[in-house]
Amino acid sequence: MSSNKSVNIYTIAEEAGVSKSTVSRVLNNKSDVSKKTREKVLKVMKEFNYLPSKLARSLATNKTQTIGLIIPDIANPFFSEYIKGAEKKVIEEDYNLMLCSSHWTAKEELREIKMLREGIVDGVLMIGGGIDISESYLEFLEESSIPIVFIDRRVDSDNIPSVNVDNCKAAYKATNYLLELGHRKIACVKGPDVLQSSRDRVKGYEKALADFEIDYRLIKSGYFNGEDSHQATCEILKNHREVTAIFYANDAMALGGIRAIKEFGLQIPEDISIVGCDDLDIISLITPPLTTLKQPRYEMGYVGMEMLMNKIDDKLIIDSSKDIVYDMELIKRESVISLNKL
Amino acid sequence: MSSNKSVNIYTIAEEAGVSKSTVSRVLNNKSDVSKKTREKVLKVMKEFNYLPSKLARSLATNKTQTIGLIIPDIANPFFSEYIKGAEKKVIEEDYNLMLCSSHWTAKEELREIKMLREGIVDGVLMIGGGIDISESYLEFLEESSIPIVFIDRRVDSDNIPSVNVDNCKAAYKATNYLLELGHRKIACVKGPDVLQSSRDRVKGYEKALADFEIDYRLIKSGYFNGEDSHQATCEILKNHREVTAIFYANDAMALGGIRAIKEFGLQIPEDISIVGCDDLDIISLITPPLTTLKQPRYEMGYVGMEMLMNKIDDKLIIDSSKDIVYDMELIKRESVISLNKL
DNA sequence: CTGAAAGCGCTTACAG
DNA sequence: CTGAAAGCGCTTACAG
Repeated sequence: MSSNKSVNIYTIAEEAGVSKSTVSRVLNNKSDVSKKTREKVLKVMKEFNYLPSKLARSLATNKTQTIGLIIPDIANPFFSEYIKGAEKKVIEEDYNLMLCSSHWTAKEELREIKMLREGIVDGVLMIGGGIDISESYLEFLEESSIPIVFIDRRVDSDNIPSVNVDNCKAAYKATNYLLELGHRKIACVKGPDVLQSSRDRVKGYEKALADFEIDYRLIKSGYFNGEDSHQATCEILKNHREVTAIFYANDAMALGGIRAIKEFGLQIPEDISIVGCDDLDIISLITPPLTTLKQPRYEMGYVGMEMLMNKIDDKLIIDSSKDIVYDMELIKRESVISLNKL
Repeated sequence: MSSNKSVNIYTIAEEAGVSKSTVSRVLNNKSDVSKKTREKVLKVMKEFNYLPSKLARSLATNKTQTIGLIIPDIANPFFSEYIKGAEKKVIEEDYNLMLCSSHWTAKEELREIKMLREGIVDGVLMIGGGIDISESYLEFLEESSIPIVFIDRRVDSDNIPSVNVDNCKAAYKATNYLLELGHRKIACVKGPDVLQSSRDRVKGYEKALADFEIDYRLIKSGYFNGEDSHQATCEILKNHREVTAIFYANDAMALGGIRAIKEFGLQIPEDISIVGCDDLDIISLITPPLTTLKQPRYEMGYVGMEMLMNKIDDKLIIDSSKDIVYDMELIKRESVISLNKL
């Protein structure tokens, strides 16, 4: 059971009394090897506990069989569903995954893309990212000449496909739902304006109100985190008692909002209805379970990875269908009350 | 700005009018290159947007400068702190990280270790794992002749260092805390017996009671998940109304317990005190904030990675201090009430 | 069905 | 300070 580091294809060849070429053939399951030879080689490989060097193979074939996956924060449960979907496809295709966390910074992202470009992956899947893609960034990516696909982030490039969600429609759906239940004074706690997804959600909120011919608007900024949203919510509760419902542009903000609402001694949904966005796991466990919008993250991860692999294999991606856009689904739970019954 | 794939060290050498050796020297920042030559080479590299192939370098140096990190579930927030700690060290040492999720199965683990053994990483850090390590598994690992370090999992091997937590002492601390506050009927909802960490926590619970000369014991199994724990808690609440406090062997179980307690219309901590274990992030956000035990996961990740890198660099790890054991810290929040005041 | 040879893109003594 | 040559461990035409 020797498993010496220096056991290589040559060792096996010598021991089996054949050439390296032949060993390589059985390694790659080529058909043109006599049964006898193949068995002999297999036996020796077993004996030596031999595992071929992926490095050497990759260098020779110019194919690493691994994908780089870059996300802003591996610790954020929001991203895990994407990853699982992507992972599924990776396992199906017998690829390997190299997961990298960019910690939300473009600098880290570039560092990582660069690293990935150093020949150790066949392509990279970028998920989320917090910031829109600048022109110089885009240039860099296009120069990189390595297949890239983006998920949950818009890119204005003909070479870089993306998988996204219709944020405007989603916010529209949420707001419309509140309107149909009789709410008329609906506030919105939005994310940072630098993000298109954030702007789109506000747009959807406004469009729903407009379509319903409601003039009332109240928009506060929560910057996608609980702390700021807590503050924004306090503001609303203090100065705008007319508000009966709040649409939070993501669940993390809704969480901060809930804290504020409880601090004010108010009940959800009796005193105030709220809707979140994202459908984080914890959201269904809190009291009351939060009504929210869900994006098909698992599927998006899977499909994004699929697109990437197609790109790697040079399978044509039809231009018109290059970008995929999913709808978000309204998950009705218990944080919204109907005012119609009153 | 050509960034052709086929730009390699030879291209640069030719273009700069030097040999590959010289290009390699400037690539590796060797001192013995004339300033003029170095600048010329650097200029050409820039021009061609050249990035050396990590594969080729790794093959030549027998060093990949990347670490494999295997965890049961990247989506589980419990593990993210470890990862961040490990990542910190990785960045400090300018290594790369290859993150793999084993989905809690030994089969996947083996698949991944095998993959990592194929020469693409210099060592592997294994975090958690749900199951104790079998003898055959251990044998496999020792044969693998690649540096490995375990975190949060015990291994009986002289070659494989580990970073762990004293689970017995932790449970002792929690139980003792309840005892000092006057609780005498304390139940314990434990994890699966196949896990040593799980057994240790029960041991600590029993030892604290013994030291306090309390005979009352009530142990139910929650198997480390909320569903089972919910059931176990219902059991306790229905048939053992004398219980004033419950120690849950992890936070996920405490969460399930809380649900059960609320369903019974009981108040925490007024009617029943509870203590968890792990200090998950969400635990401080729920009502009431949960008293729990915290393991220094970030630090454990960092230290584990450090040990691994030392092992890779062949820096001797002194045998006696091979395994590191941390204490868990009792985080007092609001889920426990003192009975002494009554 | 099998082997010899060249090549993948680097590094590293060795010689000068 | 620089270059020629061998080597890292594989794969892949090519020839037989």
